Amino acid sequence: MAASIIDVARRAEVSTATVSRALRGLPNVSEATRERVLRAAEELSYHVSPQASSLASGRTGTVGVVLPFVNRWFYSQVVAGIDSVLRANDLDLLLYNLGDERVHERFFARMPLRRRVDALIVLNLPLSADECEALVSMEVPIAVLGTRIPGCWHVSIDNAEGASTAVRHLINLGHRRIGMITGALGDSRGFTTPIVRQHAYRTVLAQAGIPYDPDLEAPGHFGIEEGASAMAQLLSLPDPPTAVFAESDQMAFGALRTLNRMGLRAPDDVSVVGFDNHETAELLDLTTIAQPVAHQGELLARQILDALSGTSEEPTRVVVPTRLVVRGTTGAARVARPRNDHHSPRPGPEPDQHSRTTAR
Amino acid sequence: MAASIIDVARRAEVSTATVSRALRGLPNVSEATRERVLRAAEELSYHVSPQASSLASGRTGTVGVVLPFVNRWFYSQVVAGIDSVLRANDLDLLLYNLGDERVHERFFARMPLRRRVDALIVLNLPLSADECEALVSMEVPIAVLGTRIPGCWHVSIDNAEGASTAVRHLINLGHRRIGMITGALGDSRGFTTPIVRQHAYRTVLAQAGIPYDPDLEAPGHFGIEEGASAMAQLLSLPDPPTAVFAESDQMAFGALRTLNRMGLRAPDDVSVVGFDNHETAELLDLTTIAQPVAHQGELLARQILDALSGTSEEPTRVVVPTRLVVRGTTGAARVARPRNDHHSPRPGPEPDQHSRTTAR
DNA sequence: TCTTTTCATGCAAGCGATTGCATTACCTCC
DNA sequence: GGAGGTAATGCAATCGCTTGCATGAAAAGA
Repeated sequence: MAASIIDVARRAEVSTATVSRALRGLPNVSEATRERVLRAAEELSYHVSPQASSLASGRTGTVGVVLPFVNRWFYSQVVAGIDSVLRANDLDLLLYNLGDERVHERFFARMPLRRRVDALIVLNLPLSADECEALVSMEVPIAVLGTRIPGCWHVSIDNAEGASTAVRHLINLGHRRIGMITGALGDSRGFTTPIVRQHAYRTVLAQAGIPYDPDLEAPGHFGIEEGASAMAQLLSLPDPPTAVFAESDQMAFGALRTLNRMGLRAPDDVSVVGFDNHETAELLDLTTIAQPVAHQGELLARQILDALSGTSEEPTRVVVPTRLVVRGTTGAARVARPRNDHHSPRPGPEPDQHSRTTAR
Repeated sequence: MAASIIDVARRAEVSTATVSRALRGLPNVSEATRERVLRAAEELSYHVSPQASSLASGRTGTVGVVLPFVNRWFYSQVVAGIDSVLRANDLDLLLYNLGDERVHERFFARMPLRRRVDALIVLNLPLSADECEALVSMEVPIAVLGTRIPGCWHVSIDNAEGASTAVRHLINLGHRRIGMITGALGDSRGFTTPIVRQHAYRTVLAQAGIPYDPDLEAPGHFGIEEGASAMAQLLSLPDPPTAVFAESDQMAFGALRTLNRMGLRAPDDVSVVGFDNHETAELLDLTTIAQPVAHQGELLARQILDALSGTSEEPTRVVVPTRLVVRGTTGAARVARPRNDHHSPRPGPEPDQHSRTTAR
């Protein structure tokens, strides 16, 4: 049986109230007493019961983190960032992975975090208005990454700026026929990121006087495979792009694979730029838009600390900058159409120009 | 103010005891009463206080997961597996990321999970004997991945078999000069995986009658960069290997990059086989030893469920099989030394045969 | 020297559930 | 009709801690 505060009190010959105060470093405890209590606790290897403590104090010492996919690079990086800050402040991290649609619904039906956490961090979740309200009704500080919820703390990158930079980079290299592999999801309820990036892509093209061609936008759903198909689709256009902006590195990876399998090369035949600066991007020498991933997690956690300590009464919103990382997959546009005769095509499905329809 | 059980009891005109029983679906509550209680709870949008509940019952409804790096692919996959099973059984997941050495020490100094979880899942952590004991002294069921702790539940892959298969694969392709990029860590206290794999490598070579050459073992510390250096080191040997077994895909990725930068190709010049079947392995067409990653997480969680429900009184140990996935980076050994004149070397540091010393 | 502060500590009432035991009412079976 | 069961419910102790308020002693001020 673990020792309780009563045992410590008895051993130190003080009341439990004093033990409580001494252990938590509150003032109004004499140095002598405090030491006696600490020693007693040590000797009994006493540790406070978190549940008893929270029941009495109303604080749980726990922060909930809700996200769609722990097992994706981006999210796991953010979680690591959050964890490091919370940990340093003696807060626990309760993880909720909502990847599955059923799990998502169940979460909002039962709200298992209610009364269980002092604050909430929500990562990039597509949320309906009702769901937002449900979260807000928990009446704890909430910090949100990406999507924005009124009254909540907020961290995000400047998606418009990042996407614009990527596209401008391609334009500056002389490209005029620029495709985009978009991450548009089927159910993009409240999932604004893809929309913003796509808008930026179109705007920058327009500013450069390049006519808009819907065929140059292919959906990739943020996956490697889908990115690969999207690239195949783009390459099978009558007038294929000489450069492609994929709004996630994962999709860019797929795109590169397609290129490779078709015996084409980046940047000689097609320039490719991604988004995220995924750890594999360096490996594949992919030009990309870097965002400070773990750092965003730290910022979120810090916002929560502010909220909890009451330092800042009003929720803040911080936008972190992105950065173009030029690597080997982007290069100057050629005037002539690419010729492949000096490459030996790898075995793999040859694109069938006839069976593919154009986008949309 | 959130409603408490007393409010519900009043509204349903029963005692709090009955409310408690009705809500938890215990027997000995009449159907009529149960419905009345449920309705009252619904109307007050009542939710039990987890801390009050655990204080009274002694159960926390929470499982702690302790691991070294959430942000690495392998661990995040395992966590996702664990999460899915726990979630389905209404258990919460408290995450502890011990990557940092200081965090690790602090964790064991303060044992913040004590009294906070009903069970513990430990992923592949290098633990000292004292640390093991500290965990065991928490007196909750513990399931461990990889390393083995006496008296604990245990899941692991057959590392010896996996490594043997990888090396045998290379031997079957006709290779005789086979290097290994090992993951040996500086402080390999209790971190047995690399040792087992290395042992298997040596054993299989011996069985094939291939003499042991310590120069062919280069340390890669499980990182991409370190894997790249290890490969450079191997290639700069007087008699470089024609095939390399990297005991993690990450290190294999680094190895492939080195190959690439030196203008060499896999498998034409050097065959490479990895371990893990990392998601990027398919992308890079890397031959590897696949292990069911998320599945191991599920198994761990299920063991915990068994332990908690008392289904199985004795801790079980399960070994999950690995599987050789043959892709494009391994091929038959050539008789002649590789010649590189048909490749155009990419810009990058040329290996300096003279400034490199041999291993050790 | 006698108030008035200040400081250290104790008392005891919560916090919101769970649960062993007692109680009541209603059956069932001789 | 009374003994013995059984099912439904209530009582009240308990879990282990926090905290507002009371108390007493020592220090400070008049």
